[in-house]
Amino acid sequence: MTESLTASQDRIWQIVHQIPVGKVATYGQIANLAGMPSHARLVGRVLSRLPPDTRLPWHRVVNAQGKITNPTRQRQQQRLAEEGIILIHGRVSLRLYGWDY
DNA sequence: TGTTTGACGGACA
DNA sequence: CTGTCCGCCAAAC
Repeated sequence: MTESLTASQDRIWQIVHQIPVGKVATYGQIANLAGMPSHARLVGRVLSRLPPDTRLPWHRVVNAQGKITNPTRQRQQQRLAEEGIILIHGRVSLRLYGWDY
């Protein structure tokens, strides 16, 4: 049974919305929590299509290496800094800031 | 209709 | 540590 893209998109939004302030989650983690293992790319694609004025905390999502792969990484880094999350050597420490669901 | 492209990730050298 | 390869799949060409 196939599932509509909007349905999975809704769940992805729902999960991202739950990431606590001051914490970060990985694309793969979001995919898993949304019930779609191995679909990290889908998460990235969905986030890339968010409207500019979205209220969703998309900046709290980084890749499995803790690196920012977002085209607007400057803005994402700024937003993370505002929450106390600093990048060391270009990456976020998942050990310190990783979201334990 | 076939191929390439990504806001990815894990395995491996 | 870096780089390569492969699985994944909707969207753009």
